[in-house]
Amino acid sequence: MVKLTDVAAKAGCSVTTVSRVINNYGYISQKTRKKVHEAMKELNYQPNSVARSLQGKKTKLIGLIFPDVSNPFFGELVSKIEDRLFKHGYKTILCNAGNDKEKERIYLQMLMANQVDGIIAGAHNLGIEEYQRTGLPIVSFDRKLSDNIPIVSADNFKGGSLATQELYNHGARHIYFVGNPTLDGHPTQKRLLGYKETIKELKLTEHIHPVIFNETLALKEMAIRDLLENHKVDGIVASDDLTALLILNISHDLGIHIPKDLKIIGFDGSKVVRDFEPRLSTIVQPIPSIAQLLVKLLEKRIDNPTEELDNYTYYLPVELLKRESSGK
Amino acid sequence: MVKLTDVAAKAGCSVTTVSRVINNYGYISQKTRKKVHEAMKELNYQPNSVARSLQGKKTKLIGLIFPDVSNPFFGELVSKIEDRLFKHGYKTILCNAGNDKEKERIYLQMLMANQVDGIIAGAHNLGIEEYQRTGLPIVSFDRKLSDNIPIVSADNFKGGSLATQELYNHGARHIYFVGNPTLDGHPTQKRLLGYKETIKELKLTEHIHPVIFNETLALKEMAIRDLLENHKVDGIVASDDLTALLILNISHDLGIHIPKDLKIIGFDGSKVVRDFEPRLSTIVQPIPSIAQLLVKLLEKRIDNPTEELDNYTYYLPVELLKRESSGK
DNA sequence: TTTTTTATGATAAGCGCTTGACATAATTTT
DNA sequence: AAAATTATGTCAAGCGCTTATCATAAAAAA
Repeated sequence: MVKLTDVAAKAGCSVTTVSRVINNYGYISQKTRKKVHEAMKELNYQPNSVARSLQGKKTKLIGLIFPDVSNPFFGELVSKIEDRLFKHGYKTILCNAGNDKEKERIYLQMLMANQVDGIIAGAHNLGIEEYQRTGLPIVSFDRKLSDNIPIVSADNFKGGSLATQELYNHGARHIYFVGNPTLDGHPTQKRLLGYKETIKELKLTEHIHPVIFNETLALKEMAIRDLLENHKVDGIVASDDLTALLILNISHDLGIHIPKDLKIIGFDGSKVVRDFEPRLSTIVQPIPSIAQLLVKLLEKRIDNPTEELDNYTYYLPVELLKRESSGK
Repeated sequence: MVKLTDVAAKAGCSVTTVSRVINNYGYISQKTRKKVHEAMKELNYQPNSVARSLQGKKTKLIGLIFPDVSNPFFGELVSKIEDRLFKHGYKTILCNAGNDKEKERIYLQMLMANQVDGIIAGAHNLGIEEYQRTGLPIVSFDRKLSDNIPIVSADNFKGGSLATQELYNHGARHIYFVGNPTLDGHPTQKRLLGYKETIKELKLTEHIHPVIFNETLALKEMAIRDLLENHKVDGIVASDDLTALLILNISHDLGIHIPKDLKIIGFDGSKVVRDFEPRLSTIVQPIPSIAQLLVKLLEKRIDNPTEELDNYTYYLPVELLKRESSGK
């Protein structure tokens, strides 16, 4: 393993000088600077970041806590975040917390032990306190953790509203919200709220058909089948695209014509779903912008932990993608 | 920040004793052990893993280099790998290398600088040498890097063959392979080989219709449209599910009936695609097994870097998932 | 009781790097 | 030529933890 002393030897100077070059302080002549850089290159030297971190230098590690990257939405979001972080010189520690409180807790401990510079929290099984206790810079996706932790989120309320209105515009009058309404603080709630509000404005009756997030596919299908077979429904606001796809598929099985008999709008609009299910109307979250903002805010917190932000809540605009399933 | 000395003070013993407890060596009475553990718990103490790593202890960090987790297949694979690693006490540094050689190179440097214990390589923009030069334990997914680096892969050849045979069984006689055939060493090649071999056995003519992986959606669509409109084709082996979905969608647009006029089989079979596009027949890669084996092999290499493995090539069995698109 | 085993402590060195203090050259400015 | 500036070096301490050595005490075995 090449170390600082090796570089110094190669460059014919002292370790202090090499360190001065690397950390860019004190007096250094261009000549020496160049010599040192050459030596580093020749030896393929990389400062041991473990050793550097021990002096209190930044680790340039960021913990990403999200439910699961196998979900296309989170996959894309994590992908974009990772990309931004990389551009800013950070490395990403990936923590798929699922909906496992204990796992998330262990992760938090671990991230602290590894001296990460900050955390982007996108899975929310744990309360504020545990996050607060880390004493680390944190930004949150989609859920409020506390007053002094910035939160970035799509405008879920608006999305729920947009979707409902769109279904109405296309003639739907028995509009259901399908999703998991019980989760407190979960973004689904805001979407539901947008739905409810709009339903009220339109003087319709609200219908909520619960489909639990982490149930098996079969159970979800059962719930949806029940809805389609036993209820008078001509419009559905789905809590997310995957649920919408399920509804699309089951409708097909049951011979329900989309959009004539039933109109559907999903939520999330990840690139994969948009590109590969072109029939589905959906509320698109601006994933790249979300990623960018999360990283920007986190970096701000890291560079200046005490500075108060002028804003702690960021709702990014959503967009209605009109396609066949909502009755084009 | 709570440190070793604090724990020692709290537990009323020396740092040596605490260290003995943590690292489990030397003589320790049950009584003291308990006292120390209690002190650690009370103080919410976590050994600073940066400091530990500096003694040459393992960092318990693993670098995951994959193209992009926004792709459902890689998303699921990374998710499963992360899960396995977590269970084995490892943390995951996520590196989305895309198809960017330079990014992958920087990542490699970075992983070395961070003293990761090992690397799982799943993006292959770089040659062997650069990986070899890291001197780190490595296992590879889907591509041979060198003789002494274990490679785990699904049986792509078999998959290509199975798919072709299945289309034939259902009456297809003008069977095309659609994908990116030029990438050397890429798993697609093996799938193509399986296709070719089977076509030969069946005494049919092989047709390869190139659709380049990293082109834009529009260009891909154009290529597929060209295929469907201007060629006599009644069966398609797609190099991956996303391509297959594209073909499915475009066929629909063109009024081509699936599977009557055209039969399609995809490749990968990620859970998302399986669950949410139930019409698509596909060759399913055993993602959980792949993840498990990758982690197992890597851990073996880490724990015993010099030990020769009895096998360096692992082809895991694929499975044909028969559904509507191949003519059920 | 004496010997052996077990338990704990004190001390110090070291992992690779950073940084400050101080000293001495080499260069540039006056 | 003297003073000021710039460039480099030597040395040492320290980041938090591990580990070896030596010493001593307490408990168990002889």
